Amino acid sequence: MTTRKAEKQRVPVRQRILQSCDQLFYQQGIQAVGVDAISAHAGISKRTLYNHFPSKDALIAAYLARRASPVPDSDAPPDQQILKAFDWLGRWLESDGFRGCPFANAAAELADPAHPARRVAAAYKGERQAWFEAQLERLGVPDPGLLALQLMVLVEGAITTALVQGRPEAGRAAGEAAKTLLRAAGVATEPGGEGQAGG
Amino acid sequence: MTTRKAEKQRVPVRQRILQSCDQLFYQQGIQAVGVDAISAHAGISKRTLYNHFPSKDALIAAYLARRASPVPDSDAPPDQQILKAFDWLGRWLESDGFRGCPFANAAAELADPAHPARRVAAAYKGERQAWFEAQLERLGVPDPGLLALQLMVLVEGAITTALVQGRPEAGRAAGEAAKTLLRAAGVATEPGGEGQAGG
DNA sequence: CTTGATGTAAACAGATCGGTGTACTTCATG
DNA sequence: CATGAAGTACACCGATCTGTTTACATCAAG
Repeated sequence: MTTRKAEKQRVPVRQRILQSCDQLFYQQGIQAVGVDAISAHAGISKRTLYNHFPSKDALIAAYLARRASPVPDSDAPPDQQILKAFDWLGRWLESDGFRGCPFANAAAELADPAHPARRVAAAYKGERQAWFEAQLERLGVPDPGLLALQLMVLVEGAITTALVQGRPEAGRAAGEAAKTLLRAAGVATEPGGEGQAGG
Repeated sequence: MTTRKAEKQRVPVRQRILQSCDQLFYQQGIQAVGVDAISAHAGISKRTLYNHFPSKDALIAAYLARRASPVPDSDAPPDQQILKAFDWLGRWLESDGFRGCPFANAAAELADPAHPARRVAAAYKGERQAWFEAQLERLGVPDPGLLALQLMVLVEGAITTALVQGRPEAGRAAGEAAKTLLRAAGVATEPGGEGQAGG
């Protein structure tokens, strides 16, 4: 069953293809990258690519699905988890090679809302928002659904602002705004964590 | 000087071209629409199109420049102007044919940050943000620059969320968040529309 | 009538697109 | 050795892309 070929390249063809998609699609855009470029970058023939994926559309969907990393599952205090998420966001916006949110970019490029990649994008964003909402429920805020949506809006807006205006400091600004919203919802966001419901 | 031709089509070729760009680029995406489709939609020959615009890239930039409507100049109270902007945002997200922000979409599609259309997009967003900042200065908030950036983030995020997740209620949520941020900055956002600087 | 600007229709260039077909190689397994 | 799965190289398909060229039509102005 185990072939020697599979031993010699333990990170095999399919994954190499998706890695190439990741770099090319994200850096240059989905529509701007042809399948020839992908197969060339992956070091395989175009025929092999089409043996693993039935079409470019399926390839795009698989590329996004691979980017949809599972939401972190920590037992830290919910408010700290939320603020950590914004810290991570800020670092991402400032990092080299940042070119916006791959899911939002796909939604911008692929006009058809029924495109498989669009479904992947919408589902992923829904998961992230549900994660926010779960943390907020644990915090006992009055309207976790609304606040989760607002935090999601802050995240998306920071990404877009960093991309369009080239202002990565939007990440930090969004984090500050999140703190303000949490505080207004009754969550004590003191860095030390001592002042519970302070004020 | 006045030709009869110019009389019979007072809204002439160039504008018709840009109107066609507006519909096609926005609804289907920039890369997905070819110049043949544009000339056909405008009812002109491709040659005429290239007599008015030197290239498709220039056409894209002109399409965005036409979308960059001047910021409203009103003498209403600044806080009401800001909230009105979010009201308008919410109605836009719910409107038929909404397909995201044309400037953000262009930034997502055109990877080269030096593309003329990218410059138009960045400049326009900068103007909107400067408008926010001007209103906030009139309100005397402590850090108008930061708050303007945060309001901008809310706007962008609501647009992206409405597009990717199909949740136009993100507009209303962003408006509520804006109210919270303003209140936290010491601006009295009277709940009713009636009470003008009441109390 | 001639000129020049502006338009049209349509063919054309040269490249690239997504996707197939075909013939050949490699190699684990029967 | 034979088979079959999986890969390669590469030509090929029809369509479409941006942009150009050619030949012709319209019409105001000298």
